[in-house]
Amino acid sequence: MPGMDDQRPGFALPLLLLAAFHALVDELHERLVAVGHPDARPAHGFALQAIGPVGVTTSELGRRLGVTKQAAAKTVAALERLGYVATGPAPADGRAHLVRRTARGEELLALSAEIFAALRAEWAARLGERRMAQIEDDLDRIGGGRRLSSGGQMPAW
Amino acid sequence: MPGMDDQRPGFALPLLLLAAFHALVDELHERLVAVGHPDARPAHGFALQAIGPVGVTTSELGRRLGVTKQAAAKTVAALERLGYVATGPAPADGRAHLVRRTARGEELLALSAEIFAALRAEWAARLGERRMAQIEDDLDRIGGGRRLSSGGQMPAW
DNA sequence: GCGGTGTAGACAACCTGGTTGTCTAACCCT
DNA sequence: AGGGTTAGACAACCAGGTTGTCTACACCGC
Repeated sequence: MPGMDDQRPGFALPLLLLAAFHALVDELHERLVAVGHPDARPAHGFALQAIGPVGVTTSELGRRLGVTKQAAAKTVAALERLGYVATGPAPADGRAHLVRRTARGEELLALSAEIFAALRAEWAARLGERRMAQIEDDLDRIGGGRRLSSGGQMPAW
Repeated sequence: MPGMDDQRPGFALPLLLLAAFHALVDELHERLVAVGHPDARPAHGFALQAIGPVGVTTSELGRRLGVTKQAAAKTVAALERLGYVATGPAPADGRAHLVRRTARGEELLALSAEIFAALRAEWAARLGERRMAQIEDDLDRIGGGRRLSSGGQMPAW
């Protein structure tokens, strides 16, 4: 990046992490478009994953993703509009709605998993499986135990 | 993350990258608050860095950050409101405004660099300097040559 | 069986960091 | 002088979050 080439070491790391994340996610979505999911967004895959095979309520989804239930509700609304989930009444709780993945939702998730696995394999081929695994280990130790969202006044990223 | 513990390998990597990035940035801002910069936001540091010691125009800043000039203009407006940059006429171009860092802007940048360096050192202490450097190398090879923003229809992160 | 507390969800307003699209003014080149 | 390109302003919009308020139902103790 021009204007940043005199970076002190510490400054580079966040940029590298973000760039790698972006590289991964951009590539995922390019490939998803090609297999018939042009409207899938990054948040969708993670949400579908968090919904799980049995389904969840909106509040529980929010808890799993580490965001407010309102934010989760927006995501669910978007997923429902796109046909990735369907909602119905929750058994034994008159307040709750159960959010479940549709067949198309399952498909998106399977495709995403496939593509992510392929991308990881491509990286591993370039870096070596050992280093790849090491990176994952190290990142886990470092950023471990965090939720996706940082709560409070943090920005969208 | 509950509900995600049956992740296929590929799915974990983006999450790990994002979590590590977040860990870094959240910690940076916690510490910045403590040294008198409560309103600094993640984008500010990166923008100040991209502005460079001589100053840039808004359009050029946008180009450097890989975002539209309108987005850059918003960032500049925020930075100016917070006293981190000042704008003046550009020599030899009647259309352009030159955006320059103020003393406070320089201070924020210096503090950020210091804190990032400290955080990197903390990680390096836990992982070993060799592995730390390896991660940076590998990430560079992997996400290399990317801009911060992905353009198009990508989300905020 | 009732009352109080807690939780699910809806609704509204707002924020941040982006995006298009349109427009003016200035620059630059022929 | 005129035509294309560029800098910047302004407006509308979007995604993904936040807070805060409100209703309806659940659950627990008495």
